[in-house]
Amino acid sequence: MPKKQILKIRDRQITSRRLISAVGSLLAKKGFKGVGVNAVAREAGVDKVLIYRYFGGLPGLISTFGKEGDFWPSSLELAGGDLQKFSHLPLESKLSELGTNFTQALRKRPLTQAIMAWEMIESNELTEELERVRENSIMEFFQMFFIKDQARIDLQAIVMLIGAAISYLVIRSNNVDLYGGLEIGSDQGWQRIEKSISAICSSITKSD
Amino acid sequence: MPKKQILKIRDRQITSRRLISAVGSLLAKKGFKGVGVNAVAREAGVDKVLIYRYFGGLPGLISTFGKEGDFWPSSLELAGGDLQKFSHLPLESKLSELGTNFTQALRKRPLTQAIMAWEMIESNELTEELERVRENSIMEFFQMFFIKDQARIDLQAIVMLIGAAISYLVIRSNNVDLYGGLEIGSDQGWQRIEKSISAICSSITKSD
DNA sequence: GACATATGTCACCGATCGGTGATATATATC
DNA sequence: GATATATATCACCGATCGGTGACATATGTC
Repeated sequence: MPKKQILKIRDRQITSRRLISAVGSLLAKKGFKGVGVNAVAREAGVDKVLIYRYFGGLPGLISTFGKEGDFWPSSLELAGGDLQKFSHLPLESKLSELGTNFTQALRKRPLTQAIMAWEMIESNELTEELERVRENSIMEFFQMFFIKDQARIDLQAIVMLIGAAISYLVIRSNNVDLYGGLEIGSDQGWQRIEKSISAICSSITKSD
Repeated sequence: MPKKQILKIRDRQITSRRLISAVGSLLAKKGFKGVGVNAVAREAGVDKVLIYRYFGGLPGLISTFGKEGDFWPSSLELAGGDLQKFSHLPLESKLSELGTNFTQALRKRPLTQAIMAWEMIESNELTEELERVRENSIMEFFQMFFIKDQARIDLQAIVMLIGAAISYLVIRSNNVDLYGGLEIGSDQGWQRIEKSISAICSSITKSD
């Protein structure tokens, strides 16, 4: 009896949870590059073979991780907390509110940012599933609140363009503080961005 | 004398070129993940030690690769081929022309797309240098053509927002065909996007 | 208490990674 | 032709990767 490991509780649930949350913390700490079988097991303080036993492999683990997290803002959050109130806003306000809420929702979700960055460079079952969730979510929101606002302008395209711009700048802000002179590393810079988004929403609706 | 390697010409220039272009083809084929010392050397058909000897390491190699390529559209290209003519366009046309030209310039540069995707998830000496080039380039263009158009709107922020949106959608189109209902995988989809960008440029200038 | 099973540890595999020292040979200089 | 040097190859290092089989022990059942 040289050295005996401290006896460990044997609980599949707890161990599974540790593995799942290890994915999250690694993703936040190191980005998708840090998410490997060995690294995850090490982070969880658990043997890597359990990843295969309990989840059938890394994709399975990451998949259940993806299903559990609050990675994407709900319609309620995008609407600013009150669906009724939001739906009665004039089009211009709905648009700029959406822009602001989406920006804030994304900025406070570093994990989501890491996942979105991941999706930029890799396509696999996991990223595809997360994409599907997001695509459905955003389309549902659009259908819910903007479908009867159809005007001469292509509202959908404009909403998605703004969403794309925000996504790009938020993700980018993890690695760089300046983009085209915009200070995406500071709150001031983001205020400037939100202001300009509002300006676009304003003019685009009025010019109609 | 068992098996003798075919005698190879010894020419540092040629070998260096092979290494440099191997970076490009690997980047295009496998994305940034495929760019490693071993893989690059294998692709070039050359021993990896030469990467260290001639470029001081992989970052050095990639750095010279970055300096040689036509990765970023010139001001001329962004202006549509005629600086004089571009500078005399009304603001609205300048903006929407820029949007169109930038979109096309980016769409036909898969390597640039790979690099930009890379920058989303990693920050190192190489990506930072490429960023610097781009930041300078875009700022120079903005200073050159829009600086005296200053109006009540934040022209710079809006230009950069549109640039960010285009960048995001182009990069994204490598892995997915649909974004928020926009068909970023087809030319039709891109026509729709360009049209909406023009609409934004139009309304934003007129509302002034 | 005996036993089966669920749970977890450990040791090892081949492949690949970035990196380096020793060696062979083509080329240029004298 | 002899010599020096630039060019390129090769063999190897330790670390890490994803993955697997053998083993140990805690837990539940009878």
